[in-house]
Amino acid sequence: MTGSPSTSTDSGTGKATRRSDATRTAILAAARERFAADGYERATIRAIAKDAHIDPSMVMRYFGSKEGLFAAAVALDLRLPDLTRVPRDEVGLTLVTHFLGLWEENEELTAVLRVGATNQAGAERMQGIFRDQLLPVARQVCPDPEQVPARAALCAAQLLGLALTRYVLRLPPAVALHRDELVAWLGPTVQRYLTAPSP
Amino acid sequence: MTGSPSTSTDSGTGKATRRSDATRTAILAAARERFAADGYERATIRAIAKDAHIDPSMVMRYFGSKEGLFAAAVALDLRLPDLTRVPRDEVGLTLVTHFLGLWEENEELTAVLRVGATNQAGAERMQGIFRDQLLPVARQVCPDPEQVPARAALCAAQLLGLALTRYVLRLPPAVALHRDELVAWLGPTVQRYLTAPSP
DNA sequence: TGCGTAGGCCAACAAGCGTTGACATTACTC
DNA sequence: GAGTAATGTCAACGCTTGTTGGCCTACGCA
Repeated sequence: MTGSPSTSTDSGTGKATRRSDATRTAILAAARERFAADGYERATIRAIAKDAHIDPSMVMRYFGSKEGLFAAAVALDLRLPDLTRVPRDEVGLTLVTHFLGLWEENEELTAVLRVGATNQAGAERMQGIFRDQLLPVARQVCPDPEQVPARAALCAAQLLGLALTRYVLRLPPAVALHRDELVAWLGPTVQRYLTAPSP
Repeated sequence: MTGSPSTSTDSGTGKATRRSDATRTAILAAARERFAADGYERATIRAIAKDAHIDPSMVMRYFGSKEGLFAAAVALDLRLPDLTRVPRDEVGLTLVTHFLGLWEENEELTAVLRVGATNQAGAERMQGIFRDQLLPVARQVCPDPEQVPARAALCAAQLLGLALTRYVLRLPPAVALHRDELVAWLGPTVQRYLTAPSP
């Protein structure tokens, strides 16, 4: 509990590097992979530890519990673009393109979706992401502020549905579709949900 | 293994009723509920048995294993309408309405979606439902037969995404939307995915 | 009335889980 | 070079899981 425990600051960069940082990130990487592949219950601490080539007890020491590990493994930042700087009739295409990139750049989103489907904490995590990240962006383009939550939810349904069928359930035709086809199909849908007058 | 083991046929209806049929259906009902609420791993045989007021070993005797129980519990029939008898510009509304009814009439769909998100067998079950039930219906209305799988997959993405956000993740705005609002928003989307010229 | 058998319960099993604490080892400071 | 704290290993705990086999009970037919 000392202030500066034992960081070996390599003078020059000024960045403190501990030996444990390597294992820490190894554990997190293994955890993300396992959570994405197996969901919360079947992603065991023992398996994650084996993937990271360390002892299961280290996971506990670093992250306290399995829940703590999950929380640390998926600190999801969607990095959504600023829609005020996007031509108004291109927000749909922009969002779909961005989301497809997110899903394919790593497995974090697959992990949080798989876990969110069966685990209460995971579902709350997704609710938080929706509320803190998607809602504000929707507010930038929706005409009527009162309709923002509903319109954002419609977008979430469409985008998460794509992710579900393509990356989780792996329905063959959903996997086979090319990225530009998906953008061309879903872009107008998202555009309509966000900006069109309510039906 | 005898031909007619011990069925007490109540003469008149001609229907054979065993005493065990009651428990059998009780187990299946409890299983559906648990699978829908907890997913595959956390829905334990012990909990299901307790809900059905019988011993866990009875579940094994009746269904062989946990996988067998799941297979028996969700024998999913979407009862999709015959789209050839529906006005061509109303297939979207019809499908969305029908799906919403399915999701809210019992928990079978929630169960199969929750399980499909984390369990390989569950995912294959969903692939089978898509292939055997949704694809043929899409074939009835799609202009180009070659595009049927892709268009059906887009519909599945939209409809399953709605179910995911509304019944599994329970995003508050998705839960708050009324059925007729959902139909009005998603109907045109599904209609476009099925019948509009490809973008 | 007696008997076979289907229906049900109980106790236990092996395996796997998250988690814990004691012990060994490495690296860094003085 | 000694001492201390960080890093890692080992073995075990208590618990839950799916699954099994033996035993009891009560119905339905003769």
